[in-house]
Amino acid sequence: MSLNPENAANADLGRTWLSSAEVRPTKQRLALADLLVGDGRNRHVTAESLFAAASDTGAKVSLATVYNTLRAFCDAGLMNEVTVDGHRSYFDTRVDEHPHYYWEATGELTDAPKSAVAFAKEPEAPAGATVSRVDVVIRLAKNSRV
Amino acid sequence: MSLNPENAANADLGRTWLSSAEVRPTKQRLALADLLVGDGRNRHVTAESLFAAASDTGAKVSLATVYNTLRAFCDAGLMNEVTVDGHRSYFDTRVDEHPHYYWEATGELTDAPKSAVAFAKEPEAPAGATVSRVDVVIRLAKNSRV
DNA sequence: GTATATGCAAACCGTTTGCATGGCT
DNA sequence: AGCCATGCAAACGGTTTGCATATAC
Repeated sequence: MSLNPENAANADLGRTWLSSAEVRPTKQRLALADLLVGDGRNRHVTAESLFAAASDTGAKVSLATVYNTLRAFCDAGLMNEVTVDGHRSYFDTRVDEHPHYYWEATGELTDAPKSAVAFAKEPEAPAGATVSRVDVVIRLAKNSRV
Repeated sequence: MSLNPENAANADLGRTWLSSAEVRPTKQRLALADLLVGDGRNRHVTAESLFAAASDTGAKVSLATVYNTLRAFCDAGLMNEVTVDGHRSYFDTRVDEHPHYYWEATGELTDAPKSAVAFAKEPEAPAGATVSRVDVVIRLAKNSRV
């Protein structure tokens, strides 16, 4: 599988991602970037989950650096912080505005398809203010079998 | 103004509110309830802001009790916890599902009029799951004068 | 060479909890 | 009387920070 040309390209996705935002590609940041965007798909992580994933691959990154790095990626516009749970921060590699599913049973956060939410009209701001973002979180309960 | 019959009624709003959920009306809970629903309007508070408000009125309540009480009110269905800011919990006296404004400049949370958000169709859950709640937070930036 | 990132441990902050005291029914 | 709420202070968990070292440019 390492011969698959797609994988060869993917190996550079993380580096490209970092350079697109002029973020210094250090060893740790490359390792984390690879975990985040290495396969071209979107990720939703917490600092702890990313730290665990990095440790699993043998990467040598401290938890504090994971926190600092996620902040840096957000500041650089590479990721978005999503607030759904008062005691944990989620970070999303997808930076456009889109709805989320929050699986209450597991605490997992995933993208909702755009089709899941349709506004009849754009949400309105009160006078003297402008909408900076609209967060939509669809909280999901496991189907209880009736 | 203390002669205003509405105020006389209001003095009991807190007590009525508590008894409607079978929550024991202790001195502290009555003081907090009065601050929360005493004027019949909806409130959005944090533990700290409610503690400060209580202290301002001379009420003798500890911060821990404010936390415990807000939890108790939520458990009793009197309030809802709203998550908009990863490092603070907001509590809302309005328990039906409705959108919120989050004023990024001040960290204030207020109700949005129902008319501010209109769905073309109800948000959808993926197969095998059911929607437990849909949180809509309209984040507001102060209008910059151009 | 200089600015910046990393790692560790300690600080931090909002929140929760254990336990003794006091209050509600 | 008995159960439950209160208060204090200590514990807690996620996150940030200070400082010395290491690395990118």
